[in-house]
Amino acid sequence: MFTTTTSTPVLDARTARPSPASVSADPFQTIDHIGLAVTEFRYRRDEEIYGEDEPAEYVYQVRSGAVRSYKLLSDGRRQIGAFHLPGDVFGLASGEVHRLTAEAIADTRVRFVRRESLEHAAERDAGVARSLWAITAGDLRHAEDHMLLLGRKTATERVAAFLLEMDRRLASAKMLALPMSRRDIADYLGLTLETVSRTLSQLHAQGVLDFAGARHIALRNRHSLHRMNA
Amino acid sequence: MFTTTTSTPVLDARTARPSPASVSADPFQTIDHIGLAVTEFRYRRDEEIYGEDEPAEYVYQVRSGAVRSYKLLSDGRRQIGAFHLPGDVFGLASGEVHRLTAEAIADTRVRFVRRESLEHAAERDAGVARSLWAITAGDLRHAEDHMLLLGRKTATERVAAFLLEMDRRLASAKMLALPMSRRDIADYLGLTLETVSRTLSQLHAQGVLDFAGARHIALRNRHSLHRMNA
DNA sequence: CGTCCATTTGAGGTGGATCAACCCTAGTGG
DNA sequence: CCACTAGGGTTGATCCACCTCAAATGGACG
Repeated sequence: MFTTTTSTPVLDARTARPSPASVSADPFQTIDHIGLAVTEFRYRRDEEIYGEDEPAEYVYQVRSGAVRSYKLLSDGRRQIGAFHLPGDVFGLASGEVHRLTAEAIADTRVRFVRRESLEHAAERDAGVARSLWAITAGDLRHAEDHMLLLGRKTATERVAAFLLEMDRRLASAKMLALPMSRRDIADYLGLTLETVSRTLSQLHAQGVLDFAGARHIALRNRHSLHRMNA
Repeated sequence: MFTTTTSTPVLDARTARPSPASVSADPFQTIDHIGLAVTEFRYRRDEEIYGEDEPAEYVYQVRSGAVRSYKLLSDGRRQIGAFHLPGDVFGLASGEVHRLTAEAIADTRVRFVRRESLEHAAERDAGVARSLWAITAGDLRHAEDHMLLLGRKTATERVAAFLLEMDRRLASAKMLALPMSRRDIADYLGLTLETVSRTLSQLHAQGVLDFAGARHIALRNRHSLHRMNA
């Protein structure tokens, strides 16, 4: 309700593009009690939102679509650290630069605020400070779980964990509508896309899930997925 | 259980070097200034400091020795998320419970404060709040780097990364004095202890490092380790 | 100086990667 | 509304980095 319209923010020259920045009626849920300028922006499929080691000027929230955050090795190997789905806040670095690259998986709408204004608000309002900390702590918890998955789980356990995570986070109808490709899933789970595909086929053969096109999956037996997740 | 020596010791600059996870963000330093009760305690080798899912009552700082934080799967597979060395703060959960188990690797002295008092201090002092956030953000950054290692790096790259991390963090003399076993290293790197041992032997054969007993390693060629780390 | 466990080394096995077709389907344009 | 097609997805065959199982070695500590 305190939301104000700012001019289209200056973005990195490579990622900047004309787009109508519409006024949002409701600010980020975590900071909704303070009057910060919140702006909207759209990114097309595969468009970069920010790059690793770029100054962290903005903090984002997904409104629709999906985002992947990843790190690359020099030879192109990629590790996706997290998928950001509608409602998720991302790009909140406590430091000066982003530690991962963020890209739109599909056409995506985001809202964002300047990191600086959030930090100023946190200096004045302990509740805001607590919120920022809680978001980072939530990301850390996810990363800790994911380290266990990447370091110690089998391919089947990883895929089961992925399906359960998406089921929990996308929980729309009975059908999971996955926005990401098999390659994205593989790079999230530390596998190859072939292994992801084979494992999903195997789960289908076991009657654990049904397909309605490769990216629409219905979980038929969550209990056995939980058992598989070790 | 907590028969302790109450004290408000001045942080020793030698033993409390800034941890990579919390550069210039030491709540214990702040606490010394605002006069919170800080207590010391000693744990023996392999003793548990806190368990996964236990209420997070205290926040700790290593004074001497070393600590491992890990998660277990039901069949005993273990993933160590981090090693905590002198100066490091650990056990700082923003939530109500610990997400990992912490154990002393060797005989270890720690200081601790009640999480509650830190959080109360954070409500009054934005600097403390910033410190707590910065520590969690540092842990997150470490976890993000470690996900890349666990998901995408080869055995040689992992071992090289481990050696460089330890070199940076416990660089005392020219010799690394590793407090942890090959099994601990393996569970940190998502490998088996045999693979860690073989890889170290190989690096020794290549003249990259020298041994003075299995746990005392001198890096002879940091440049080639950096190259190996991809 | 002997014992015990951590570590090293060896030999063989395997889960997932790689290389290679082929298939499907969502999106496009007619 | 249908036909076409490119790119995502599936499946098959083979390979290999790392794991597993096994045994020898060594170094820390009494």
